[in-house]
This record gives sequence, C-alpha cells and structure tokens, in this order.
Amino acid sequence: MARSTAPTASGTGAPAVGAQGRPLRKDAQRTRALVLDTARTLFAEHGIDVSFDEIARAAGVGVGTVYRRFPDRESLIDALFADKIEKLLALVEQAEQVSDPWGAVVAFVQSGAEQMRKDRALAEVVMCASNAQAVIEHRRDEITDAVTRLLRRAQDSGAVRCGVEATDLAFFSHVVSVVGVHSGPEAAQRYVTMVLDAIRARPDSADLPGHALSVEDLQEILQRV
Amino acid sequence: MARSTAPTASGTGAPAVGAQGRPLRKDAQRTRALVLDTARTLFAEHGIDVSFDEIARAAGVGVGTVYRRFPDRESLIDALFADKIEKLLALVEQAEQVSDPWGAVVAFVQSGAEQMRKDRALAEVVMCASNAQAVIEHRRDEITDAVTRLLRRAQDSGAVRCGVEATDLAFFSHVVSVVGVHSGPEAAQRYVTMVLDAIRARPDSADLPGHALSVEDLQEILQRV
Amino acid sequence: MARSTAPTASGTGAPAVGAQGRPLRKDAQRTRALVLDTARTLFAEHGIDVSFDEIARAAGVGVGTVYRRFPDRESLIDALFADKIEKLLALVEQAEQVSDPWGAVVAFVQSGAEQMRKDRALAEVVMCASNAQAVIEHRRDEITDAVTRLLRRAQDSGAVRCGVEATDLAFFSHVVSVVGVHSGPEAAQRYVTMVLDAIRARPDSADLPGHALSVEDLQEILQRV
Amino acid sequence: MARSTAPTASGTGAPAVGAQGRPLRKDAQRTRALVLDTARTLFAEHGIDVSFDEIARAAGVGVGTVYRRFPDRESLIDALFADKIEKLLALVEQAEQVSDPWGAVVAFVQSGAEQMRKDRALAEVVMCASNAQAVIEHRRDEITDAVTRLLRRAQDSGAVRCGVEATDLAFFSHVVSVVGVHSGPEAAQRYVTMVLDAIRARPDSADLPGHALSVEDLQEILQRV
DNA sequence: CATGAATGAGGTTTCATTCAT
DNA sequence: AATGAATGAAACCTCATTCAT
Repeated sequence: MARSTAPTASGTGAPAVGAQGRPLRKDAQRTRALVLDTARTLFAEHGIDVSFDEIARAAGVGVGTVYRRFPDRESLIDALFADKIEKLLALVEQAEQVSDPWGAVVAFVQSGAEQMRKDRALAEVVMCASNAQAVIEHRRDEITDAVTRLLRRAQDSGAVRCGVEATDLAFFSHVVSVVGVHSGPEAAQRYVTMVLDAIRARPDSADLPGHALSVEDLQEILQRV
Repeated sequence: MARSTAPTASGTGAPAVGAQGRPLRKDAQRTRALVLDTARTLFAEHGIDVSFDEIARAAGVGVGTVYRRFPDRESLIDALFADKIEKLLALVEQAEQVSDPWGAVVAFVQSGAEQMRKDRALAEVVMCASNAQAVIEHRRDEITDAVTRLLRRAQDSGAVRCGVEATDLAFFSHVVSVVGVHSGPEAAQRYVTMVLDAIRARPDSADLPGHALSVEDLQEILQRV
Repeated sequence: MARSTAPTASGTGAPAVGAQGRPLRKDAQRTRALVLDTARTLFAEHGIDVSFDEIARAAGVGVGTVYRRFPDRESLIDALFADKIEKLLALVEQAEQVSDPWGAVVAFVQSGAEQMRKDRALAEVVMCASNAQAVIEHRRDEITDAVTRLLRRAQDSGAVRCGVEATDLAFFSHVVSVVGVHSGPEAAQRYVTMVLDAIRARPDSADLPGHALSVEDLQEILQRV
Repeated sequence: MARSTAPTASGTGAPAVGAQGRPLRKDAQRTRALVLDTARTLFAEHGIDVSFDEIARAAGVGVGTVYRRFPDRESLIDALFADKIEKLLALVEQAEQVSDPWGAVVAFVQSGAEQMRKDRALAEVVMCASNAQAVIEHRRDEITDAVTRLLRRAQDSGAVRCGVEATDLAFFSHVVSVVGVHSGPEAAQRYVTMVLDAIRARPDSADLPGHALSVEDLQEILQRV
C-alpha cells in the first residue's frame, strides 16, 4: 500500500521517458529535473503566467531545451501534476490507515488542505492537468478509488451523509486549500470545520439533489475556481 | 429599502460621469454602455483575459474609444463591478424581507448562487474590483452590513451556528456559483444544500476556530479561487 | 521706425483674421489668444512635442476648438512665430539706433541671444515657421533687410569682415541662444564673444568661401540644429 | 598612436558581446551588424524618430530581432555612438600628427566637420549617447584629452586664444557640421573659416567670460541644437 | 461655433514557437 | 542534444484628425 518510489528532488516519481519510450539519458534527466524544479518555484512565486523564456533563463538552459522536454505549457503542467498527484495519493493512503471511518475522512480533508496550503503550486495545479498521459489518468483513478473507499466506509458507519462522492470532497478540499494558502492554517481550519459539517450525516440530513460532479467536470471547475 | 433606480441594460445603475464629473453626452452614454455590455459578454465567454482590441472589435468601435472610457483594465472591471454589486445588494435586501430567520439566509444563499450562475461575470468579478471608488466601497459595506444583519437574526433564533460571519457566506456563495456556472443549477443546488448544513447550528456544533476573513482577504482570495 | 502695435497678451500683434479675411468675433479672438498662450507655455515647458489634446485640456477648451483655429500644428507654430518675429524685428530696429556701426552689430547679437535665452520658445520656434502667410514672409524680409543694413554699415566702416550676411548672423545668434537657454547668460556671453570675433574684420581676414545661406536654407538648418 | 582595429562595415570596432559577456554567435553578429547599418542609414535619411518596426522592415528582420539586440532606443543609439566615437578619436589622433600647432587645430576642425558632414548620423548622434557603458565613457575621455592637448599646444604657441577648451571646439564643430550636412562642403567651409577666427588668438583678444561647458552640458546642448 | 466622442493607424513591447548552429 | 537567434502575431497604448451633437 505504501508508495515504493520516494519523490526525487525533481519531483518526478519515476524516471521520465522520451518520445521513443526509452528512458532519457542521465544528463537529459538532470536537465529535465532542473527545468521542472525551476518551473515549480517560478509558478509558486509569480503564478502560472511565467514565460518559457523566463523559466529557461532561471534554469540556466536555453529555451529550446525546455521545449525539447516539454513541447508546450500543457505538458509541463502535466509533469508537475504527476508529482503532485503522487503526494495526494500518499495522503489518501495514509488516511485509509486510520481505523475510525469518520476519523479517516477528517484526516484526509485536514491533511489534504494542509498539504496544499504548504505547497502552493499543488493547490494551483493539482486538478488543472490536461487529460493527458495514461499514467496520470491511472493515478488519478487510484486516488478517486481510494477516496471513494474512504467515503463508503464512513457512509456505511453512518458518519457521512448519503450521496457524497469523491469529487465533492476533492472540490471542498481544493477550495479550503486556497483559503489556507492565502490566510494560513487557522483560516483553513475554520473552513475545514464547516466543510466537515457539510458532509456529515445528520438525522435530518436532506438528500443531495443532482449528481456528483464527474472527474472531468471537477477538473474544469477547479481551473476556474 | 427597495432600490429606486432599476439597472439599465448597460448595467450601470446611474448615468456615468466623465472626468469632470459632468454626466456624459448621450452618444457617449450609449457607447459606454455598448462597450460595457460587450465586455461583460466576452468576459463571460472567455474569462477575464480578453484584450481591449477584441472588446473594441466585438463592440464595433475603435480601441481608442474603449480607452477613452476606460483608461485601463481596472477601471473597466470596476465599472462592471458597480453593476454587479447593485444586483447583489438587491438580493440581500430581498432576503431580508423573508420573515423566517433561517429562511432568509437560505433565500440569500440560493438566490445569490443562482444569480451568479446566470451571470457568469458576476461570479468572476464581484469581489475582484480594486478597492476603488468610494461609492463602491460604500455599497460593499451596505451589503456586508445587510448580510451581517441576516446572520445575526438567524443566530439569535438559534438557526445559524455561532461565529459565522458575512465573509463566510460570501465565500461559500462564490464557490458554489462557480460550480453552478459550469454544471448548471442542479449541481449548484447540491452544494447549496451542503453549504447550508455547514453553517447551520447543531446541538453539537463545534466552535469555529480562527477568525472570519476580512473583506480585504476575501477579495484577494476570490481572485485566486 | 518703432513698432506701432504693442504685442498683446496673446502675443499676436494684430487682430487675427478668419478664413474669410473678416476679423474674428470678439470671443473667438479671446479663445484664439488663450490657446496661443497655452501652447506657448506648454511648448516652453515640455518642448515641441505636446499633443493638441493636451493643449486643449490645458486651455480649457475642446480639441475641436483648437483645430478650428489652427488646422494643423504648422499653423499654430506659424502663429506663435508671428509673435516672435515681431520681437526680433523690434530688436534689430533698436540696434539700428546705435550710432557706432560695430556697436550696433554687437547690440543686435547680444540682445538677440539674450532675448532668445529668456524666451525658450522663441529660440525653438523662430525660424521653424513654414513658408506660410504672406504677412509673415513680409516681416521676415523686413528683418533681413534691417540686419543687412546693420551689417553693410559695419562693413563700410571696416568693422565687419566682407562677405558676412544676415543669415550668418541669424545662424550664430540662434546657436548661441541654445547654449544660453541651457546654461545661462554667462555661457551665452562666452560664445557671443567668440562669434563676434568670427565676423569681425581683421587686417588678415580670409575671404569667406562659398555663399551665404539663403533664408530658406537657414530655416531648414535651424530646424535641425 | 594610430588605432589598431579598423572599424568594420557594421560599424562596430570590436565583436559585440551579449548579456553574458560572451561574444555573440556568428549569425547574431551578422544580424546585429545588419540592424545597425540599417538604423544608421534610416537615421541619416529621416532623422532620429524612426520606429523600430521600420528599422526591422528595412533590415528584413522581425521586430523581435531588433528588440533582442537593442532592448530600447537608447541602447541602439549607444551602439551607433560607439562606432562614431572611434571615428572621431581617429580624427583627433591624426590631427595630432600635424607638426604646426595651429595647423593641427585647423586640421581637426576641418576634418571633423567634413567627417560629420559625410556621415549625417555622426553629427546627430555623436554626443547624444546616454552616459552609458564605461567603455564609451573612456573613449570619450580619450577624445577630450587629445583635443585638450591639441589646444594647449596651440595656445602655448600663441595661436589659439586663452580660455578655449575642448568643449568649445566640439560645440562649434558640431554646429558647423549641421550646416555642412544640409548645404554641402562649401557652406561648411564658410563657417569653418569663421569659427577658426573665433578661437584664434589676437593681440586684442578679449578674455572669454564664464566657463567652458562641461562635457555633460555639451551633450545635453547638442541634443537640442 | 464649440465641444469632446470616435476613429484607427502606428508606435512600443512581449512571447510562444521554430530552426540554424 | 543543447542552444539561443529569429520570427511575427498580438497585446498595449497614444494621438492626429474628423464629425455628430
């Protein structure tokens, strides 16, 4: 259950592969990691509107090099996302260890928001990745599954209201994390408290109207939230 | 209590004034309204990153004309905002008419989200306006005051949990509206349901940690949400 | 010999005439003068690159009004020029009163440079006027004639070297005035001293090669100097 | 004493260096030279108010390319200036070879004016360069020193009047060159003749009042002359 | 007449992207 | 592979000028 590969400094959990699927040469690996780290930092500092030129300059490489690794902005974001998603997955899996069903949900929401708060780019990027590589798709599904398990267990135990789905949780976590990024952990905690009440089962809990968001909808929404 | 001037098609509640404070000439009024409407539409369709050139083209006027009325993006946003804020104020004031304290809160959250859903730019812009003109500042305060009254009444009646403030409501309303804009009224309703449970008083409601966001914080956060 | 019409506040020596040749209405006169004064001031303060809009705003009239009086930049410059040229003419005529021939030349160069120094726009504008209205052409000829008389007298008395013409003097005066404008009267005086030696007759004065500049050449050159 | 590096066609005496101080790539060198040559030509033909777009078009490159090499107008002017200043330095050094002290001064004024006449931009730009790079500052000082030596020698020999300084000569040379540019060598010669009489020592030469212009003043003045 | 609104060409500048070195 | 030069579209903004009010 525990993740096997520790995140590297570059933030890519596994050796990146080139166009031919062959693993990149060692120096290429290093360059890739360097660009990625630089991009992460710049995104965190100046938001997502950083030019490739700027990234290249900061990384001390040519723009061409950046383009060689990441043909467009999307793919760079994707790469960053790959890293983030691993972190998120780790969080759910940790939460699953908690034996109390409701406690597990609380743990996930809390740690998720806190993690995103500390890593601003995580909050910014996590759901923005395009519907890209299969690897990522797969990881995303793993997370969704894990969160769903978390919820089912808590719903079965009568702690979480019926109808709450993984995307609901993801949505609220993201939203709370934005507050946390801006105003610190206490503010985040305030909203975590409320959000937990929003999903908790009550004797008189109303049925949730409509349907839960699809993963795709969620992604698009989080880009605009 | 009811507003006296109905919003015009142009979205400006009152005749706009030029630099000298004199009301604009009739034709200028028309152009201004035209530009404003066009900008509103484009913003709604393509987000806030629309170029002045594009706005001008879509409005069928020269860029210079746009610049004449709105020397920079800020001032255009402000103008749109002025409109939105009037609408919002109207909503709170309507909600205040509801005699049941909790019903009033529900009415406000529901109608706020619905309103924002129908007018995408309202959701995008409403709190983003720079801390600009005194008029706007004043209107903003009026809204905050009205929402606070709404909440106090509901708290006194035991319907809303202690510690919930106007900014909490504003935050959730905005967040819900984003969902509504993307996925329609049913999805919004789903989250409205949860959010109302988040602020409702329960026998075992935990105290809210931290402090409510200041209006300034809220603004900044909503820009990033 | 002395000028008969004192310069008005507006700087136009004579009632301006409109397109039909009829003298302008009184209020039009006032507007015209106002614009002229404003333009003069702005030119003096910010150089010659001032927009018509700016002039209009500073004068408190509409751009259209400025355009009505001065269809283009040229004609505004011309109008200012008309004023300046009167001043210049006054200077030559005063110099002509000096009985000592050389002294008269000295007086003209000195006072010309000093005058231009004090009125920055005079220096900037004096020769830049397009080959415009006949009135101005005439005035210019009067000046040229007067300076020529000044020089002839001094040449006859053996004080000024042969070949020196009115345009030579005008050229040097302008050039010196630029220094004066920038660095003050002492600096101007330094160059006046040298310039006077440049045109003074010496036993061994070499013949001046080439021909004196035509008035037209001079104008063009002074625009570039 | 003679300069070791001949000015290249591109007008840059030495290989230009990029931001990192590394010499530019060969193709960049070529482009840079091309842009520089084009700019020189256009400046010569139409004065200094030529748009970067126009330069780019004339050079057959994209605007971006011009901006890459010269982030702003200043830096382009500086680059042109670097070239000019080398030419000027060469002139003084040649003049210093003349054994007759007065003849050396004459040679410098003559050749300076002639040089500037043939290269209109030299006249326009030579002193206008911003107080930029140290290299240029240094070259400028070398010129000033050389001219000063020229003058001292001539003053010691009694040919040049006391008090005349390098900036005086520079000023007059520039002024004469403007005439030359417009009206040809004969006209320039006419003024050279007079200017030389302006600085020549006479038994009765008056003391020059005030102080010579500083190099900084001179620069500013020449921009306006 | 006076006004200032409207126009759009043209300047400046940035940046994603391609491609020769 | 890595580089960074070159490109040009597109943003931004200003201003001379015309014309409806």
